[in-house]
Amino acid sequence: MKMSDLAKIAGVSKSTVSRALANSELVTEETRTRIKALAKEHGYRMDARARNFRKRETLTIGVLVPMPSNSQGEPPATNPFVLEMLGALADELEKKGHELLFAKHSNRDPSWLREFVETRSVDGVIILGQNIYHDILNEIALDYPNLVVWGARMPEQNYITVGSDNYLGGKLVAEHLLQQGCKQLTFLGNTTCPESMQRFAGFKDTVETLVPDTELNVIDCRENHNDGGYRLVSEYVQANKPMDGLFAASDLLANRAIQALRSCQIKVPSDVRIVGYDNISSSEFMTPALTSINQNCRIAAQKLVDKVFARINGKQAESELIPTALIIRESTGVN
Amino acid sequence: MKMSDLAKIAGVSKSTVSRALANSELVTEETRTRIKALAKEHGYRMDARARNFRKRETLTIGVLVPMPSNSQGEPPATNPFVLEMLGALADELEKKGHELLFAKHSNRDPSWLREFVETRSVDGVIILGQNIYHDILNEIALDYPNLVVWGARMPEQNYITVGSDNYLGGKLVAEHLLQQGCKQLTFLGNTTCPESMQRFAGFKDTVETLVPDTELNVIDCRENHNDGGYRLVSEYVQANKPMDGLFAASDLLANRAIQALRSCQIKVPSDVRIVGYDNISSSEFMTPALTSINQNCRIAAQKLVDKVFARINGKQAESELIPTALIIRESTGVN
DNA sequence: CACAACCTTGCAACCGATTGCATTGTTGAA
DNA sequence: TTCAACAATGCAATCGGTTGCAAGGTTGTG
Repeated sequence: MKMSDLAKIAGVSKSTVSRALANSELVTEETRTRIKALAKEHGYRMDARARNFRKRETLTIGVLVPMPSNSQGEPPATNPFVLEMLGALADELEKKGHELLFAKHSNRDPSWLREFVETRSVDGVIILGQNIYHDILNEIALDYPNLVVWGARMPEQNYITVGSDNYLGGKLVAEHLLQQGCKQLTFLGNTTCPESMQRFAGFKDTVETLVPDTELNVIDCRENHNDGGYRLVSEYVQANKPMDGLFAASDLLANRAIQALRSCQIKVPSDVRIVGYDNISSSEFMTPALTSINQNCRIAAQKLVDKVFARINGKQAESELIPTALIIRESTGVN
Repeated sequence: MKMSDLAKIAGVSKSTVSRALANSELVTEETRTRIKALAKEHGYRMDARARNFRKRETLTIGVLVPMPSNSQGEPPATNPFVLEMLGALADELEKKGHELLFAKHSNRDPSWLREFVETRSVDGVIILGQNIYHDILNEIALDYPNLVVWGARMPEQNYITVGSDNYLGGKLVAEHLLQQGCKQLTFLGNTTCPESMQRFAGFKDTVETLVPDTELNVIDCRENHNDGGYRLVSEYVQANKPMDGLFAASDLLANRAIQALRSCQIKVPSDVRIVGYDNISSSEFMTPALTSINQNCRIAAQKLVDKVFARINGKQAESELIPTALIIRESTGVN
């Protein structure tokens, strides 16, 4: 059944039906309700494709998610934070009457984005995890405005970002670990990822300022490690590198680190104090419960969605930081 | 730039351009390559909305994912298996040139599906987790054929499913735990979920057949528990209920159970042997590494996608089981 | 050479909504 | 009573591709 059929039933033109269903003031309140009732009664559903075509929109936002596959194409150790964010984004977009088109980067050529926006398959794009894509994003943003990225603000960037204050996060972690008496600190994270590096910078600067003679090492864990750093951490401690405090750039990494340490008979928090980042919902239930930097998904999703809609409507929008706070739990041995 | 512009540049009609870009045999090899070259040169991209409209398709498959929110709308304890599957589905769909429209159930009215397929926003739908939706799905499937569900085959169902052999899985777990000498078995799972119940049925039947006097209890963990059963398991052991073997209906539950037991000073596997289900990628790296039933996401995604395309093309398709095998690791204390 | 058969291309209708403008009907003021 | 102003509705063009059918051009055969 199409609109003209419904128009026939209602005894009006399809223009009127179109306006009635769109709640236009041009058509009488009475006619409007009558037509809506008829539409419901006869189970009329508007053809979304026709409307999208004519109105030159898709009511869809593309969300690009980092999911590196290893060489065998096996499922990766994906950050649960991504899934939580995805859920939050779906909720926010639904409120705005938009759908969420899911795409993973990894097997997609980076030109995916260009292809995608130029075929007008989506009205805007949200990217989770800028990672190593900063340069490509920066270039694409030059001629595609409806782009918002979850991640770190970078110097001279052409796109807008929403993210926690990574530098502050690193600072908070450093202060806390030092306060707990740690002397030999280690950072576990991906050194090619801007977010991760800003966290490290805040961590390092703070440590060097407060307790200059503190030992500070790095375990560089690139994304392609399917085990989330398990092996790297094991190797690190088996090499007898000293460590009494560990800052992991994500809760996923922190969790794997705890498992690796435990398998080496090292106790958390008594031997090594650990802090994660993301405050994923399961961090509260880990053993020991994980101290972490909170990044509120719901707030983040709201801001990401608001900004992408601002851009779609031709309005200005600025990069923004979301609240960033340390959540102290058992893994750093307080009380 | 639209197709007619490109046609003008090429000095042909837009019909020819359309055919050339669609690789139609009706147009000379030579003209085809020439037009494609021109298209690339001038950066022409076809308007996806126009094509979708005219061809009456969307090149998009809706994927409905279970993500229960608790009453405060906080992010749920989502099964990592879902995310792995989502990634695998994205890969499979990309191979077929389709996009993946993501939707979560929870805040969506169950009529979402109906709304969705009737507005022709997607060409087909894949549902992950049939859970408590069996009846609704069964009704919708009556007049919407392009529907495939990941889950358990049910008596008199109108939709097709792809899933592991849950009964067999439960049986394998029972055999293994009994073989390891367990006498007091517990099942941890959601008793309203068909998959879960089939796993339990296989487990129970096998236990009762092989060692009739084995004690067998159930911890009923509905989805709305945000902690994945952590509290329930803690309470269970604190009530001094005896247990030396636990079958958790998912790896997520198993992981939380291990954490809960550890916090009660109960050792895995020496005090309690544990088996999970799903064989998520992280189960290998848990401490102890988790014995689990393998469900291969890639194979599952392939079958789900194949079947939904079969339905779209009006072909027949049958429900199917994917290979189901026990992966033995440390959590059941072998060697 | 004439004509059939075929290959390549173009014409124009069509998909199902939306929307600018014209038209009809109604109200109120002069 | 007449006509302007306005409210409600209809007409028809339009969005940008796809495709059935017609038309033009070429080749081959009798």
